[in-house]
Amino acid sequence: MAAINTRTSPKKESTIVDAGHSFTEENYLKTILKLSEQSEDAVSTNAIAFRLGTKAATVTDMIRKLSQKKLIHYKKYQGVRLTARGTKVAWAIVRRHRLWEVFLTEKLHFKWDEIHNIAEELEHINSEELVKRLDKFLGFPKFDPHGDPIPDSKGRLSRISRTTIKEMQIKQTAIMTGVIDHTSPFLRHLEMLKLTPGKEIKLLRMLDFDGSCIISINRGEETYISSLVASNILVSIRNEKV
Amino acid sequence: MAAINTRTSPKKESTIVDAGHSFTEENYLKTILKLSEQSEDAVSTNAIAFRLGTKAATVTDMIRKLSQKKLIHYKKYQGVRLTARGTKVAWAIVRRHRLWEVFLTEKLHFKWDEIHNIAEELEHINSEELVKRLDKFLGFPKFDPHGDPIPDSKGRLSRISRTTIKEMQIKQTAIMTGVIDHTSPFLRHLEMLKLTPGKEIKLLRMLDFDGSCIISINRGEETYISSLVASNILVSIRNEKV
DNA sequence: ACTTAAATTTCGACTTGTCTAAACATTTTA
DNA sequence: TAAAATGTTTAGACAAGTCGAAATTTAAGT
Repeated sequence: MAAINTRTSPKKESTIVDAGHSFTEENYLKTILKLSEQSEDAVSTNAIAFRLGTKAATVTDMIRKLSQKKLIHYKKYQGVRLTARGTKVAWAIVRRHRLWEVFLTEKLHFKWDEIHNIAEELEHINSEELVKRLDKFLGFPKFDPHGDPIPDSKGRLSRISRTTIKEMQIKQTAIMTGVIDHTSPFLRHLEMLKLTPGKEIKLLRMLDFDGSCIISINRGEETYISSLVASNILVSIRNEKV
Repeated sequence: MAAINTRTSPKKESTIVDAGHSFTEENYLKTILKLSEQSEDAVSTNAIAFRLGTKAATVTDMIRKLSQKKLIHYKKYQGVRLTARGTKVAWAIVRRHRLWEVFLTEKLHFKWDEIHNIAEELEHINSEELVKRLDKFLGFPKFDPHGDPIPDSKGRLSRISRTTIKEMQIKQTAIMTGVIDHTSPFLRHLEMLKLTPGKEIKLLRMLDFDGSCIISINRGEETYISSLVASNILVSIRNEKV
Protein backbone atom coordinates (compact mmCIF):
# COMPACT_ATOMS: atom_id res chain seq x y z
CA MET A 1 0.00 0.00 0.00
CA ALA A 2 2.13 2.83 -1.26
CA ALA A 3 1.36 6.53 -1.11
CA ILE A 4 0.15 7.66 -4.47
CA ASN A 5 -1.85 10.80 -4.05
CA THR A 6 -0.48 14.16 -3.13
CA ARG A 7 -2.43 17.22 -2.20
CA THR A 8 -1.40 20.65 -3.17
CA SER A 9 -0.83 21.90 0.36
CA PRO A 10 -2.04 23.14 3.67
CA LYS A 11 -3.13 26.38 2.06
CA LYS A 12 -1.57 29.63 3.06
CA GLU A 13 -4.82 30.87 4.50
CA SER A 14 -7.18 30.64 7.36
CA THR A 15 -7.19 29.29 10.79
CA ILE A 16 -5.98 31.20 13.77
CA VAL A 17 -3.87 28.64 15.43
CA ASP A 18 -3.35 25.08 14.45
CA ALA A 19 -3.98 24.19 10.88
CA GLY A 20 -1.69 23.02 8.16
CA HIS A 21 -0.83 19.50 9.06
CA SER A 22 -0.53 17.07 6.23
CA PHE A 23 -3.05 14.39 5.53
CA THR A 24 -0.58 11.85 6.78
CA GLU A 25 0.35 13.74 9.91
CA GLU A 26 -3.32 14.05 10.76
CA ASN A 27 -3.77 10.32 10.42
CA TYR A 28 -0.90 9.66 12.76
CA LEU A 29 -2.27 12.08 15.34
CA LYS A 30 -5.69 10.55 15.19
CA THR A 31 -4.26 7.08 15.56
CA ILE A 32 -2.13 8.07 18.52
CA LEU A 33 -5.18 9.60 20.18
CA LYS A 34 -7.21 6.41 19.69
CA LEU A 35 -4.40 4.29 21.05
CA SER A 36 -3.89 6.66 23.99
CA GLU A 37 -7.50 6.22 24.97
CA GLN A 38 -7.13 2.48 25.14
CA SER A 39 -4.47 2.56 27.82
CA GLU A 40 -2.58 4.92 30.05
CA ASP A 41 0.80 3.86 28.72
CA ALA A 42 2.77 5.69 26.09
CA VAL A 43 1.86 4.52 22.60
CA SER A 44 4.31 2.14 20.98
CA THR A 45 5.77 2.42 17.52
CA ASN A 46 4.51 -1.01 16.59
CA ALA A 47 0.98 -0.31 17.73
CA ILE A 48 0.86 2.74 15.49
CA ALA A 49 2.37 0.87 12.57
CA PHE A 50 -0.18 -1.89 12.93
CA ARG A 51 -3.15 0.49 13.09
CA LEU A 52 -1.95 2.43 10.11
CA GLY A 53 -0.90 -0.56 8.06
CA THR A 54 2.63 0.73 7.72
CA LYS A 55 5.96 -0.45 9.06
CA ALA A 56 7.69 0.46 12.29
CA ALA A 57 10.52 2.16 10.42
CA THR A 58 8.07 4.50 8.75
CA VAL A 59 6.43 5.32 12.04
CA THR A 60 9.72 6.22 13.65
CA ASP A 61 10.36 8.78 10.95
CA MET A 62 6.97 10.39 11.29
CA ILE A 63 7.20 10.34 15.04
CA ARG A 64 10.36 12.38 14.88
CA LYS A 65 8.65 14.88 12.65
CA LEU A 66 5.61 15.19 14.90
CA SER A 67 7.90 15.52 17.87
CA GLN A 68 9.78 18.33 16.18
CA LYS A 69 6.46 20.07 15.64
CA LYS A 70 5.76 19.68 19.38
CA LEU A 71 2.65 17.67 18.74
CA ILE A 72 3.89 14.66 20.69
CA HIS A 73 6.33 13.89 23.47
CA TYR A 74 8.90 11.38 22.40
CA LYS A 75 12.00 9.80 23.87
CA LYS A 76 13.71 7.11 21.86
CA TYR A 77 12.48 3.63 22.59
CA GLN A 78 9.95 5.03 25.07
CA GLY A 79 6.89 5.40 22.87
CA VAL A 80 4.92 8.60 22.41
CA ARG A 81 2.25 10.71 24.11
CA LEU A 82 0.34 13.61 22.64
CA THR A 83 1.20 17.08 23.88
CA ALA A 84 -1.61 19.45 24.82
CA ARG A 85 -1.41 20.92 21.34
CA GLY A 86 -1.31 17.50 19.72
CA THR A 87 -4.33 16.45 21.69
CA LYS A 88 -6.26 19.48 20.55
CA VAL A 89 -5.41 18.91 16.92
CA ALA A 90 -6.29 15.23 17.16
CA TRP A 91 -9.67 15.92 18.73
CA ALA A 92 -10.42 18.43 16.00
CA ILE A 93 -9.90 15.68 13.46
CA VAL A 94 -12.14 13.32 15.35
CA ARG A 95 -14.74 16.06 15.52
CA ARG A 96 -14.69 16.48 11.75
CA HIS A 97 -14.83 12.76 11.23
CA ARG A 98 -17.86 12.28 13.44
CA LEU A 99 -19.71 15.28 12.06
CA TRP A 100 -19.29 13.95 8.54
CA GLU A 101 -20.52 10.56 9.71
CA VAL A 102 -23.68 12.21 10.96
CA PHE A 103 -24.07 13.95 7.62
CA LEU A 104 -23.59 10.73 5.70
CA THR A 105 -26.21 8.82 7.65
CA GLU A 106 -28.76 11.50 8.45
CA LYS A 107 -28.70 13.39 5.17
CA LEU A 108 -27.41 10.97 2.60
CA HIS A 109 -28.90 7.89 4.25
CA PHE A 110 -25.80 5.80 4.10
CA LYS A 111 -25.95 2.69 6.17
CA TRP A 112 -24.16 2.50 9.45
CA ASP A 113 -21.31 0.40 8.25
CA GLU A 114 -20.57 2.24 5.02
CA ILE A 115 -19.69 5.64 6.33
CA HIS A 116 -16.37 5.16 8.01
CA ASN A 117 -14.16 5.09 4.94
CA ILE A 118 -15.75 8.10 3.35
CA ALA A 119 -15.60 10.09 6.56
CA GLU A 120 -11.95 9.09 6.72
CA GLU A 121 -11.38 11.18 3.61
CA LEU A 122 -13.74 14.01 4.45
CA GLU A 123 -12.20 14.57 7.86
CA HIS A 124 -9.09 16.03 6.26
CA ILE A 125 -10.86 18.80 4.42
CA ASN A 126 -9.23 21.82 5.74
CA SER A 127 -11.67 24.61 6.62
CA GLU A 128 -12.76 25.80 10.04
CA GLU A 129 -15.71 27.56 8.49
CA LEU A 130 -16.88 24.40 6.74
CA VAL A 131 -16.92 22.43 9.96
CA LYS A 132 -18.68 25.21 11.82
CA ARG A 133 -21.42 25.41 9.22
CA LEU A 134 -21.73 21.67 8.88
CA ASP A 135 -22.18 21.41 12.64
CA LYS A 136 -24.95 23.99 12.53
CA PHE A 137 -26.57 22.38 9.50
CA LEU A 138 -26.72 19.09 11.36
CA GLY A 139 -28.24 20.75 14.43
CA PHE A 140 -25.14 20.55 16.64
CA PRO A 141 -25.27 16.79 17.17
CA LYS A 142 -23.65 15.48 20.33
CA PHE A 143 -23.12 11.90 19.19
CA ASP A 144 -22.23 10.25 15.92
CA PRO A 145 -24.22 7.41 14.35
CA HIS A 146 -22.19 4.85 16.26
CA GLY A 147 -22.98 6.59 19.51
CA ASP A 148 -19.52 8.07 19.95
CA PRO A 149 -19.46 11.61 21.33
CA ILE A 150 -18.68 14.53 19.03
CA PRO A 151 -16.31 16.99 20.67
CA ASP A 152 -17.38 20.63 20.44
CA SER A 153 -15.16 23.20 18.77
CA LYS A 154 -13.10 23.50 21.96
CA GLY A 155 -12.60 19.76 22.09
CA ARG A 156 -14.97 19.21 25.00
CA LEU A 157 -16.80 15.90 25.05
CA SER A 158 -20.26 15.01 26.19
CA ARG A 159 -19.53 12.19 28.55
CA ILE A 160 -22.34 9.88 29.52
CA SER A 161 -22.09 6.86 31.71
CA ARG A 162 -22.02 3.87 29.50
CA THR A 163 -22.15 0.23 30.43
CA THR A 164 -22.94 -2.82 28.35
CA ILE A 165 -26.10 -4.88 28.25
CA LYS A 166 -24.21 -7.55 30.18
CA GLU A 167 -24.09 -5.21 33.18
CA MET A 168 -27.82 -4.54 33.23
CA GLN A 169 -30.23 -5.95 35.79
CA ILE A 170 -33.09 -8.17 34.68
CA LYS A 171 -36.21 -6.10 33.85
CA GLN A 172 -34.11 -2.95 33.73
CA THR A 173 -34.58 -0.52 30.85
CA ALA A 174 -31.84 1.51 29.17
CA ILE A 175 -31.09 3.53 26.06
CA MET A 176 -28.59 2.20 23.60
CA THR A 177 -25.79 4.75 23.29
CA GLY A 178 -23.16 3.10 21.17
CA VAL A 179 -21.01 0.12 20.34
CA ILE A 180 -17.61 -1.11 21.38
CA ASP A 181 -16.82 -3.17 18.29
CA HIS A 182 -16.92 -0.86 15.24
CA THR A 183 -16.29 -3.44 12.54
CA SER A 184 -18.59 -3.75 9.57
CA PRO A 185 -19.79 -7.32 10.20
CA PHE A 186 -20.88 -6.41 13.71
CA LEU A 187 -22.57 -3.21 12.59
CA ARG A 188 -24.41 -5.05 9.83
CA HIS A 189 -25.57 -7.60 12.35
CA LEU A 190 -27.00 -4.86 14.55
CA GLU A 191 -28.57 -3.19 11.53
CA MET A 192 -30.37 -6.46 10.87
CA LEU A 193 -31.58 -6.66 14.45
CA LYS A 194 -32.68 -2.99 14.25
CA LEU A 195 -30.45 -2.35 17.19
CA THR A 196 -29.07 1.17 16.82
CA PRO A 197 -28.20 4.06 19.15
CA GLY A 198 -31.23 5.75 20.62
CA LYS A 199 -33.32 2.60 20.88
CA GLU A 200 -34.82 1.66 24.22
CA ILE A 201 -33.68 -1.72 25.43
CA LYS A 202 -35.27 -3.77 28.16
CA LEU A 203 -33.36 -6.79 29.41
CA LEU A 204 -35.88 -9.57 29.86
CA ARG A 205 -33.70 -12.58 30.59
CA MET A 206 -30.07 -13.59 30.65
CA LEU A 207 -29.42 -17.29 30.13
CA ASP A 208 -27.09 -18.83 32.67
CA PHE A 209 -25.27 -21.44 30.63
CA ASP A 210 -23.95 -19.16 27.84
CA GLY A 211 -24.75 -15.66 28.99
CA SER A 212 -26.92 -14.85 25.98
CA CYS A 213 -29.71 -12.33 26.46
CA ILE A 214 -33.31 -11.85 25.54
CA ILE A 215 -34.26 -8.23 25.19
CA SER A 216 -37.08 -6.15 23.89
CA ILE A 217 -36.32 -3.21 21.63
CA ASN A 218 -38.53 -0.12 21.87
CA ARG A 219 -41.11 -2.16 23.76
CA GLY A 220 -41.37 -4.48 20.77
CA GLU A 221 -41.19 -8.24 20.61
CA GLU A 222 -38.48 -10.39 22.17
CA THR A 223 -35.09 -10.44 20.49
CA TYR A 224 -32.35 -12.93 21.17
CA ILE A 225 -28.74 -11.74 21.26
CA SER A 226 -25.58 -13.66 22.05
CA SER A 227 -23.38 -12.87 25.00
CA LEU A 228 -20.75 -11.47 22.64
CA VAL A 229 -23.23 -9.10 21.06
CA ALA A 230 -24.56 -8.01 24.44
CA SER A 231 -21.09 -7.21 25.68
CA ASN A 232 -20.41 -4.99 22.68
CA ILE A 233 -23.49 -2.81 23.03
CA LEU A 234 -23.18 0.28 25.17
CA VAL A 235 -26.22 1.53 27.04
CA SER A 236 -27.05 4.31 29.40
CA ILE A 237 -29.33 3.45 32.28
CA ARG A 238 -30.16 7.07 32.83
CA ASN A 239 -32.19 9.06 30.36
CA GLU A 240 -29.57 10.99 28.41
CA LYS A 241 -30.54 11.82 24.88
CA VAL A 242 -28.69 10.24 22.01
CA MET B 1 4.04 26.13 -3.32
CA ALA B 2 5.45 22.72 -2.63
CA ALA B 3 3.54 19.48 -2.30
CA ILE B 4 3.20 18.62 1.33
CA ASN B 5 0.26 16.38 1.85
CA THR B 6 -0.01 12.79 0.78
CA ARG B 7 -3.08 10.67 0.73
CA THR B 8 -3.06 7.04 1.53
CA SER B 9 -4.13 5.90 -1.91
CA PRO B 10 -6.74 5.34 -4.53
CA LYS B 11 -8.23 2.56 -2.44
CA LYS B 12 -8.32 -0.97 -3.68
CA GLU B 13 -12.08 -0.95 -3.85
CA SER B 14 -15.07 0.26 -5.71
CA THR B 15 -15.79 1.71 -9.00
CA ILE B 16 -16.32 -0.32 -12.07
CA VAL B 17 -14.19 1.49 -14.51
CA ASP B 18 -12.19 4.61 -13.99
CA ALA B 19 -11.23 5.46 -10.48
CA GLY B 20 -7.90 5.64 -8.78
CA HIS B 21 -6.24 8.70 -10.15
CA SER B 22 -4.18 10.74 -7.77
CA PHE B 23 -5.26 14.06 -6.42
CA THR B 24 -2.67 15.68 -8.62
CA GLU B 25 -3.57 13.73 -11.73
CA GLU B 26 -7.17 14.76 -11.27
CA ASN B 27 -6.19 18.38 -11.05
CA TYR B 28 -4.25 18.14 -14.27
CA LEU B 29 -7.14 16.48 -16.06
CA LYS B 30 -9.57 19.10 -14.87
CA THR B 31 -7.26 21.88 -15.94
CA ILE B 32 -6.75 20.37 -19.36
CA LEU B 33 -10.50 20.08 -19.78
CA LYS B 34 -11.02 23.72 -18.86
CA LEU B 35 -8.32 24.82 -21.23
CA SER B 36 -9.67 22.60 -23.99
CA GLU B 37 -13.01 24.30 -23.73
CA GLN B 38 -11.48 27.69 -24.29
CA SER B 39 -10.10 26.84 -27.68
CA GLU B 40 -10.02 24.12 -30.28
CA ASP B 41 -6.25 23.87 -30.25
CA ALA B 42 -4.25 21.35 -28.32
CA VAL B 43 -3.46 22.55 -24.81
CA SER B 44 0.06 23.85 -24.30
CA THR B 45 2.42 22.90 -21.52
CA ASN B 46 2.82 26.49 -20.48
CA ALA B 47 -0.90 27.11 -20.27
CA ILE B 48 -1.28 24.17 -17.92
CA ALA B 49 1.68 25.26 -15.85
CA PHE B 50 0.25 28.74 -15.51
CA ARG B 51 -3.20 27.54 -14.47
CA LEU B 52 -1.77 25.14 -11.95
CA GLY B 53 0.87 27.48 -10.60
CA THR B 54 3.61 25.02 -11.42
CA LYS B 55 6.47 25.06 -13.88
CA ALA B 56 6.53 23.81 -17.43
CA ALA B 57 9.06 21.13 -16.57
CA THR B 58 6.74 19.70 -13.96
CA VAL B 59 3.89 19.66 -16.41
CA THR B 60 5.91 17.77 -18.98
CA ASP B 61 6.54 15.00 -16.48
CA MET B 62 2.91 14.69 -15.51
CA ILE B 63 1.84 14.85 -19.12
CA ARG B 64 3.97 11.84 -19.88
CA LYS B 65 2.39 9.96 -17.04
CA LEU B 66 -1.14 10.84 -18.09
CA SER B 67 -0.28 9.89 -21.63
CA GLN B 68 0.99 6.52 -20.49
CA LYS B 69 -2.32 6.01 -18.72
CA LYS B 70 -4.06 6.81 -22.03
CA LEU B 71 -5.90 9.74 -20.53
CA ILE B 72 -4.47 12.23 -22.98
CA HIS B 73 -3.01 12.27 -26.48
CA TYR B 74 0.46 13.70 -26.52
CA LYS B 75 3.21 14.22 -29.06
CA LYS B 76 6.31 16.07 -27.97
CA TYR B 77 6.14 19.80 -28.49
CA GLN B 78 2.60 19.46 -29.85
CA GLY B 79 0.59 20.01 -26.69
CA VAL B 80 -2.09 17.66 -25.38
CA ARG B 81 -5.72 16.68 -25.93
CA LEU B 82 -7.88 14.54 -23.67
CA THR B 83 -8.73 11.06 -24.91
CA ALA B 84 -12.32 9.86 -24.66
CA ARG B 85 -11.45 8.23 -21.38
CA GLY B 86 -9.65 11.30 -20.11
CA THR B 87 -12.61 13.44 -21.03
CA LYS B 88 -14.93 11.20 -19.08
CA VAL B 89 -12.77 11.24 -16.02
CA ALA B 90 -12.36 15.00 -16.20
CA TRP B 91 -16.09 15.62 -16.48
CA ALA B 92 -16.67 13.37 -13.50
CA ILE B 93 -14.41 15.62 -11.47
CA VAL B 94 -16.22 18.73 -12.67
CA ARG B 95 -19.48 17.07 -11.76
CA ARG B 96 -18.31 16.42 -8.23
CA HIS B 97 -16.98 19.95 -7.92
CA ARG B 98 -20.21 21.57 -9.01
CA LEU B 99 -22.40 19.32 -6.88
CA TRP B 100 -20.38 20.21 -3.81
CA GLU B 101 -20.69 23.87 -4.72
CA VAL B 102 -24.45 23.50 -4.71
CA PHE B 103 -24.25 21.80 -1.34
CA LEU B 104 -22.08 24.54 0.10
CA THR B 105 -24.38 27.35 -0.98
CA GLU B 106 -27.80 25.78 -0.66
CA LYS B 107 -27.28 23.78 2.49
CA LEU B 108 -24.44 25.46 4.33
CA HIS B 109 -25.26 28.95 3.07
CA PHE B 110 -21.76 29.83 2.01
CA LYS B 111 -21.51 32.92 -0.09
CA TRP B 112 -21.00 32.68 -3.81
CA ASP B 113 -17.37 33.59 -3.77
CA GLU B 114 -16.26 31.42 -0.85
CA ILE B 115 -17.12 28.02 -2.14
CA HIS B 116 -14.62 27.40 -4.88
CA ASN B 117 -11.61 26.53 -2.73
CA ILE B 118 -13.50 24.16 -0.50
CA ALA B 119 -15.14 22.43 -3.45
CA GLU B 120 -11.66 22.13 -4.89
CA GLU B 121 -10.84 19.78 -2.03
CA LEU B 122 -14.15 18.00 -1.82
CA GLU B 123 -14.13 17.13 -5.51
CA HIS B 124 -11.37 14.61 -4.97
CA ILE B 125 -13.26 12.51 -2.46
CA ASN B 126 -13.32 9.22 -4.07
CA SER B 127 -16.72 7.49 -3.92
CA GLU B 128 -19.24 6.95 -6.68
CA GLU B 129 -21.91 6.24 -4.12
CA LEU B 130 -21.25 9.48 -2.28
CA VAL B 131 -21.71 11.53 -5.43
CA LYS B 132 -24.84 9.65 -6.38
CA ARG B 133 -26.42 10.25 -3.02
CA LEU B 134 -25.29 13.84 -2.82
CA ASP B 135 -26.87 14.46 -6.20
CA LYS B 136 -30.14 13.00 -5.00
CA PHE B 137 -29.99 14.87 -1.71
CA LEU B 138 -29.61 18.13 -3.62
CA GLY B 139 -32.54 17.29 -5.90
CA PHE B 140 -30.52 16.53 -9.03
CA PRO B 141 -29.51 20.13 -9.72
CA LYS B 142 -28.70 20.97 -13.32
CA PHE B 143 -26.61 24.08 -12.66
CA ASP B 144 -24.18 25.11 -9.99
CA PRO B 145 -24.40 28.38 -8.06
CA HIS B 146 -22.37 30.17 -10.70
CA GLY B 147 -24.75 29.00 -13.37
CA ASP B 148 -22.40 26.43 -14.83
CA PRO B 149 -24.05 23.19 -15.90
CA ILE B 150 -23.60 20.07 -13.82
CA PRO B 151 -22.93 17.04 -16.01
CA ASP B 152 -25.02 13.97 -15.21
CA SER B 153 -23.41 10.70 -14.21
CA LYS B 154 -22.79 9.88 -17.86
CA GLY B 155 -21.09 13.22 -18.40
CA ARG B 156 -23.97 14.73 -20.37
CA LEU B 157 -24.45 18.45 -20.02
CA SER B 158 -27.57 20.53 -19.98
CA ARG B 159 -26.74 23.00 -22.67
CA ILE B 160 -28.68 26.21 -22.80
CA SER B 161 -28.12 29.04 -25.16
CA ARG B 162 -26.23 31.68 -23.33
CA THR B 163 -25.35 35.14 -24.44
CA THR B 164 -24.29 38.17 -22.46
CA ILE B 165 -26.27 41.21 -21.50
CA LYS B 166 -24.32 43.11 -24.14
CA GLU B 167 -26.03 41.04 -26.84
CA MET B 168 -29.55 41.74 -25.62
CA GLN B 169 -31.99 44.05 -27.35
CA ILE B 170 -33.33 47.10 -25.55
CA LYS B 171 -36.51 46.26 -23.59
CA GLN B 172 -35.77 42.57 -23.90
CA THR B 173 -36.09 40.33 -20.85
CA ALA B 174 -33.89 37.37 -20.00
CA ILE B 175 -32.92 35.09 -17.15
CA MET B 176 -29.44 35.31 -15.76
CA THR B 177 -27.81 31.91 -16.16
CA GLY B 178 -24.22 32.41 -15.16
CA VAL B 179 -21.01 34.34 -15.30
CA ILE B 180 -17.93 34.32 -17.48
CA ASP B 181 -15.49 35.81 -14.99
CA HIS B 182 -15.41 33.54 -11.92
CA THR B 183 -13.03 35.57 -9.77
CA SER B 184 -13.95 36.56 -6.23
CA PRO B 185 -13.96 40.33 -6.71
CA PHE B 186 -16.39 40.07 -9.59
CA LEU B 187 -18.62 37.62 -7.73
CA ARG B 188 -18.66 39.86 -4.68
CA HIS B 189 -19.60 42.78 -6.88
CA LEU B 190 -22.56 40.86 -8.26
CA GLU B 191 -23.52 39.72 -4.80
CA MET B 192 -23.70 43.37 -3.84
CA LEU B 193 -25.88 44.17 -6.84
CA LYS B 194 -28.07 41.15 -6.00
CA LEU B 195 -27.33 39.89 -9.45
CA THR B 196 -27.25 36.09 -9.26
CA PRO B 197 -28.26 33.21 -11.53
CA GLY B 198 -32.01 32.81 -11.80
CA LYS B 199 -32.80 36.49 -11.61
CA GLU B 200 -34.89 38.07 -14.35
CA ILE B 201 -33.08 40.85 -16.14
CA LYS B 202 -34.65 43.50 -18.35
CA LEU B 203 -32.33 45.67 -20.40
CA LEU B 204 -33.67 49.21 -20.22
CA ARG B 205 -30.94 51.24 -21.85
CA MET B 206 -27.43 50.86 -23.15
CA LEU B 207 -25.35 54.03 -23.15
CA ASP B 208 -23.62 54.73 -26.42
CA PHE B 209 -20.42 56.38 -25.31
CA ASP B 210 -19.14 53.67 -22.94
CA GLY B 211 -21.51 50.76 -23.49
CA SER B 212 -22.69 50.66 -19.88
CA CYS B 213 -26.19 49.37 -19.23
CA ILE B 214 -29.20 50.17 -17.15
CA ILE B 215 -31.20 47.11 -16.23
CA SER B 216 -33.96 46.14 -13.92
CA ILE B 217 -33.59 43.02 -11.81
CA ASN B 218 -36.71 40.98 -11.09
CA ARG B 219 -38.86 43.91 -12.21
CA GLY B 220 -37.28 46.01 -9.46
CA GLU B 221 -35.73 49.43 -9.69
CA GLU B 222 -33.10 50.53 -12.19
CA THR B 223 -29.57 49.26 -11.71
CA TYR B 224 -26.51 50.63 -13.44
CA ILE B 225 -23.82 48.21 -14.59
CA SER B 226 -20.64 48.89 -16.50
CA SER B 227 -19.99 47.50 -19.93
CA LEU B 228 -17.41 45.14 -18.47
CA VAL B 229 -19.89 43.75 -15.98
CA ALA B 230 -22.56 43.39 -18.65
CA SER B 231 -20.24 41.45 -20.88
CA ASN B 232 -19.44 38.99 -18.09
CA ILE B 233 -23.02 38.10 -17.26
CA LEU B 234 -24.57 35.20 -19.12
CA VAL B 235 -28.28 35.23 -19.81
CA SER B 236 -30.78 33.06 -21.57
CA ILE B 237 -33.40 34.83 -23.61
CA ARG B 238 -35.60 31.79 -23.65
CA ASN B 239 -37.30 30.54 -20.53
CA GLU B 240 -35.05 27.70 -19.40
CA LYS B 241 -35.10 27.14 -15.69
CA VAL B 242 -31.98 27.73 -13.70
C1' DA C 1 23.59 -11.07 35.80
C1' DC C 2 23.86 -12.86 31.17
C1' DT C 3 21.86 -14.38 27.17
C1' DT C 4 18.14 -14.46 24.13
C1' DA C 5 13.99 -12.51 22.24
C1' DA C 6 11.32 -8.62 20.92
C1' DA C 7 10.78 -3.93 19.80
C1' DT C 8 12.82 0.21 17.93
C1' DT C 9 15.83 2.90 15.30
C1' DT C 10 19.18 3.88 11.60
C1' DC C 11 20.58 3.37 6.97
C1' DG C 12 20.16 3.39 2.29
C1' DA C 13 16.75 3.33 -1.47
C1' DC C 14 12.43 4.12 -4.11
C1' DT C 15 8.15 6.85 -5.71
C1' DT C 16 5.45 11.05 -6.54
C1' DG C 17 5.48 15.51 -7.44
C1' DT C 18 8.14 19.38 -7.59
C1' DC C 19 12.07 22.75 -9.13
C1' DT C 20 16.23 24.98 -11.68
C1' DA C 21 19.30 25.16 -15.26
C1' DA C 22 20.63 23.68 -19.58
C1' DA C 23 19.53 21.63 -24.08
C1' DC C 24 16.52 21.35 -27.78
C1' DA C 25 12.31 22.66 -31.06
C1' DT C 26 9.34 25.70 -33.04
C1' DT C 27 7.89 30.27 -34.24
C1' DT C 28 8.48 34.84 -35.26
C1' DT C 29 10.51 38.55 -37.50
C1' DA C 30 13.65 41.02 -39.87
C1' DT D 1 15.66 32.00 -44.76
C1' DA D 2 18.65 32.77 -41.00
C1' DA D 3 18.69 34.83 -36.34
C1' DA D 4 16.25 35.85 -32.28
C1' DA D 5 12.62 34.89 -29.23
C1' DT D 6 9.67 31.77 -27.18
C1' DG D 7 8.12 27.38 -25.73
C1' DT D 8 9.20 22.55 -24.42
C1' DT D 9 11.84 18.85 -22.86
C1' DT D 10 15.76 16.62 -20.48
C1' DA D 11 18.76 16.09 -16.60
C1' DG D 12 19.89 16.29 -11.97
C1' DA D 13 18.10 17.35 -7.28
C1' DC D 14 15.08 17.65 -3.43
C1' DA D 15 11.06 16.97 0.22
C1' DA D 16 7.51 13.76 1.81
C1' DG D 17 6.32 9.33 2.80
C1' DT D 18 7.33 4.73 2.39
C1' DC D 19 10.03 0.22 2.75
C1' DG D 20 13.63 -3.75 3.87
C1' DA D 21 17.66 -5.00 6.17
C1' DA D 22 20.99 -4.21 9.59
C1' DA D 23 22.21 -2.20 14.01
C1' DT D 24 20.78 -0.93 18.50
C1' DT D 25 18.14 -0.83 22.75
C1' DT D 26 14.99 -2.65 26.00
C1' DA D 27 12.62 -6.46 28.05
C1' DA D 28 12.37 -11.39 29.42
C1' DG D 29 13.94 -15.82 31.08
C1' DT D 30 16.53 -18.69 33.46
